[in-house]
Amino acid sequence: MSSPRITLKDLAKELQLSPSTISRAIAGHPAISESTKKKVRKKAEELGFAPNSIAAGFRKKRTHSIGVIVPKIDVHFHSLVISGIEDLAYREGYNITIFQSKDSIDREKEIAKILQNRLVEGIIVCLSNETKSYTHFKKLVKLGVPIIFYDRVPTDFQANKVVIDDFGSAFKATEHLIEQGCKRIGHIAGNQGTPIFKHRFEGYKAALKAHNIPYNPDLVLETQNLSYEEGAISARKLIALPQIPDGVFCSNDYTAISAVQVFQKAGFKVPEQIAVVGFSNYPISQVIQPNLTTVNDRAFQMGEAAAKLLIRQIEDEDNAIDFETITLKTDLVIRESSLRKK
Amino acid sequence: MSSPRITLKDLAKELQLSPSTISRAIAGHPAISESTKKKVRKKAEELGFAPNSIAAGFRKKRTHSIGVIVPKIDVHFHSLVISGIEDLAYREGYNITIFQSKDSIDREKEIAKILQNRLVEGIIVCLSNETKSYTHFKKLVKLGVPIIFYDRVPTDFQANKVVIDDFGSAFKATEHLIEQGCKRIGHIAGNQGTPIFKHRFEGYKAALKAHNIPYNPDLVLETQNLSYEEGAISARKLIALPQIPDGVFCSNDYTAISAVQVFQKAGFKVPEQIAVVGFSNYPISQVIQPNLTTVNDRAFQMGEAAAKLLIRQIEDEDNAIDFETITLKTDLVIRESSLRKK
DNA sequence: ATTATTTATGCAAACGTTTGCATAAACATA
DNA sequence: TATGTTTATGCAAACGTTTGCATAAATAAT
Repeated sequence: MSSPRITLKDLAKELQLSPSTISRAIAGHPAISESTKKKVRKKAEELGFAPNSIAAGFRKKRTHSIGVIVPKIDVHFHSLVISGIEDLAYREGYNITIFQSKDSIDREKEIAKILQNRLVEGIIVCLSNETKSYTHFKKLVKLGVPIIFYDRVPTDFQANKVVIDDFGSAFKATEHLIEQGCKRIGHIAGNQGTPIFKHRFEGYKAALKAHNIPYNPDLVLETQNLSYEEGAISARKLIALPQIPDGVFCSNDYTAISAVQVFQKAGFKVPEQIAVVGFSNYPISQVIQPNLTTVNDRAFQMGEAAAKLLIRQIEDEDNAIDFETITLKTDLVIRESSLRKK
Repeated sequence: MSSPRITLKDLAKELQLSPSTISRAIAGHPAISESTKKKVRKKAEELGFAPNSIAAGFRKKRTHSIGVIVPKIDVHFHSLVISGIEDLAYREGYNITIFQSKDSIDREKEIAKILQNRLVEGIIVCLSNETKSYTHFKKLVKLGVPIIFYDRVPTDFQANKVVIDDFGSAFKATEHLIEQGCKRIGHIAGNQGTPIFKHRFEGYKAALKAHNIPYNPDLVLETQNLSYEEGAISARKLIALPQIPDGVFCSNDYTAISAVQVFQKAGFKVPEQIAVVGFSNYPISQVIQPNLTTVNDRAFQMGEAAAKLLIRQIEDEDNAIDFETITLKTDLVIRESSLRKK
């Protein structure tokens, strides 16, 4: 039922030409006359010739393929980043091969090993949260495979990185609460072993300091993974304090939303009594009542930037670049959950 | 800085053996003695040899790669399906290359063309909503590339499909509302040009009929793409009717949620006055207040099933299977938005 | 008409594996 | 000792392209 594949040679035989001529004709080489080009294209169409890009890639040592390793595809942030990567890569003639580390260092290592085998010309990675050492990636770098890290990036290791300004974003978010008149601002924090969450915490503290608000550790609650449930637990702790906060900055939208709900159920008005700001601008933030003020972390742009940087490095002949770090702008999306209108 | 790649030949020269022996030693061929195997493996490790799987794939005519075409990666349903595909494919030694059609038939055709070139051994597709003809896929089938369609599948075209029972799911959802005491049940429907949404509508009607509830077209509102905004508009229309419904079945969760919010804002109690059921079990359905009753559409399992089916066809030597359709079970996740207790 | 230049095509090697077949060495059998 | 069998390795071709170089034919310059 499936007819055998047509190759260059078949075409050549059919047209009484050499394979090289066919190859060049199809590639549009200038040394081939228009008349033969036309003939070749016609016959190719007729026989349903599809060039074997594996063979071509093998010969030219190119795959036009880039590898992407994410912790989990179905986390909205990552799927948005992937979307950005795919979009740019597609425009540039690359395709993307995706792997999930499932936040397992072992799986990440396995994947790195698979990726050594010339399948891809470059790699984009968001580290698993178990990753502490980077030898599996260093090996790849040594083989000449460019790597771009995004979001969760290695700290003590020179590399290409695309990140957002977590510190600055948290600073802006906290400052916004201050400007809305908040005096006692709480923080629901992510795992402080993860740099990005630490930076957000630092940004929060810096904003308080800049506005002469004393830092009160009782108002800060660290969570393991910023889950919806942990958000609720933290929120309940906050309203159990002798002096409850009048504003809360949360390190992601899930905890922010569950905090809002806990506050509302306990009879507090959001934002009038407690103003809340989240982080990431998840779709849900526009659906929840009141709509959530949050930091737009530009996931799609992050993917685009990572892909652009990677492709530049792949195609950079003389390999002049050493390492590059791109920090993306974020913006605070002000919605109802924090706005105590003037 | 990047050392040149080590090849089989390099290893062979280094060890005074032939490339074939090296190849077999690494592959664990039984005809090679343990002692040489050990030597080869040691040297390979030492020189950092990474087999060129492109060359191997070229020689063996295998890529162990499967192509996936989705409308948009960042739609949660699709990212979950992809996650299921990746998970199963990874276990079976395949990697996945992802393309977004962006719901554009032209882009879908372009992608199909790219995929002809032996990059992938099989393809998993969710059709763009512009797709009406399937010639671009038929060409691939003729070349012997197995294709599995999921969710949005071709109608008038023999093919492998993985779907859920939209009709039955909608029937169950509507029946549930009836069991909760609803007498006037509305339906916010998806674009009736898309089979899955039509089936859901049919299921809704069938459930009414089965319970001797007259079908009332005034209670059914068709939307273009089941957006949050369209949900709100439809919900407002429903409560503007002379006789408002006491239950609504929505073809997705977004419209269900915005309907709930419109009803609440208008002073109706959910579920007491109007019970609401959605479709898809998006994460948001567990967050919204009241939690949303919805149909779990098993996106992850759909991905797994599609990948499993595809790999079976790829590896099926004698190509005995013609076409196969898998229909996955769904279940109704009953939560607060429809539950008028016991 | 001879030589130089341009234009269009072909030859053959190469990319790094895998694999059927041949073969040499070691061992077992008669 | 001669023959048969097993074990371990090598040879060489093949997979389908691409590409530097050579070459033949056609055209231009002398």
